[in-house]
Amino acid sequence: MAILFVGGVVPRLTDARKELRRTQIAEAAVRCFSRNGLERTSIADITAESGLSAGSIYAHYRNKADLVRAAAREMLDKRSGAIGGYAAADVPPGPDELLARLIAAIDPAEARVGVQTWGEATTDPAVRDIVVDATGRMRAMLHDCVTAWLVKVGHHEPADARELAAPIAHRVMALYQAELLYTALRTPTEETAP
Amino acid sequence: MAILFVGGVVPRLTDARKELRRTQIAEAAVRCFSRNGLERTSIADITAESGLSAGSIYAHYRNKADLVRAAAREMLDKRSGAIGGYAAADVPPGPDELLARLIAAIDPAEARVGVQTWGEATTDPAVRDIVVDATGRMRAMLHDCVTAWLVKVGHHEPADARELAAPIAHRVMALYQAELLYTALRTPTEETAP
DNA sequence: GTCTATACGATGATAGAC
DNA sequence: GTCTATCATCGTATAGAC
Repeated sequence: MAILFVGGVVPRLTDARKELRRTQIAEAAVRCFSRNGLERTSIADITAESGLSAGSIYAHYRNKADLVRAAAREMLDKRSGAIGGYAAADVPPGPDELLARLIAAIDPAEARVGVQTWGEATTDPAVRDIVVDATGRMRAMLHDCVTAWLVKVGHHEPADARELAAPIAHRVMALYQAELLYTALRTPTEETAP
Repeated sequence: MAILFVGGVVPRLTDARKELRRTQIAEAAVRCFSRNGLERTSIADITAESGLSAGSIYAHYRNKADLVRAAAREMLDKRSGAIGGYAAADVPPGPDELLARLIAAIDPAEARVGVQTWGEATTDPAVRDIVVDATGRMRAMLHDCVTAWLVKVGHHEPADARELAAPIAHRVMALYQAELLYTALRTPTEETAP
């Protein structure tokens, strides 16, 4: 009976393994980026960190820029996921609480790579799109959350709430990003042995 | 009589010329950085942009990292200078006006290099110190300005004003930095011909 | 798919003439 | 101080065996 699943399951397993390798490589890359920066990280560094070989990496990513894009996307998406459910809560967090939670969830290593990603976005259009897209989605989530808070706690009309929420969400986002920058700069860069 | 000044003036003129060359190189470098980023800008790019040669550049800067640091410092200092006199005005700008002026003064090209500098600061300790230092001084200026506004317009006691001003200055700074980021990301990267 | 070994290009930095 | 020409190094990406 298991043979019936060969056509369906086995390819999925293969795909799953493939995807697993990709994330394994991407996560190793992120650790390297956090230490040495996007451009100063060589493929050799990533092979050492991941335990894989150069050939294996290029079997999963077309080139280094492709790997950087994947790492950036993975990292930025991780953040958005955390606040996805806030708006649906019975008592949604208000702006101050929202900001406090966001700041508390900041990981120094991720903050460094995040800021590096901003820098890369100024010259690589693909990275730029990724950052703008992720930023936009996160701001939309904050907007939803603040709107829900204004409605459920502040007892505003939904239409009014959406309008009032926009500048508040904007400020929460800005303050969060600034804190991300401060964290990235505050944390001592643990240099690898030269 | 002019000969009497040889020992004093001529060296100063020489030093001035030397410094002029340094800024000439640094400004050309900033233009390159704005287009291609800190790491993707080669010395050859800077020679082409400045009209000088590689040898000349290395006569004024020990290496590329040194040049990056100088460019970063020059750029960050330019910003601080603009708001230096605000606090002394008879009617200092309030937080909103202050932020509006800061945002209005943002130059897209400088914004890009500024954000790139943040990224570089996460891995290069020297650049990190430069950014942290410049950020701290700018925040102090904002603090002075907000304090003066609270005293002269809000009629607070100076001691109270200084304490009240701290979180306000912090927020103005954060909102400004976020706007710097948005400008850097919003502006279409004018690619040089490949 | 994964490895080792390698080719090729790019780039930072220097040497030496002027 | 500035140039031209050059070197040496490093890093990406590929080829081919397993």
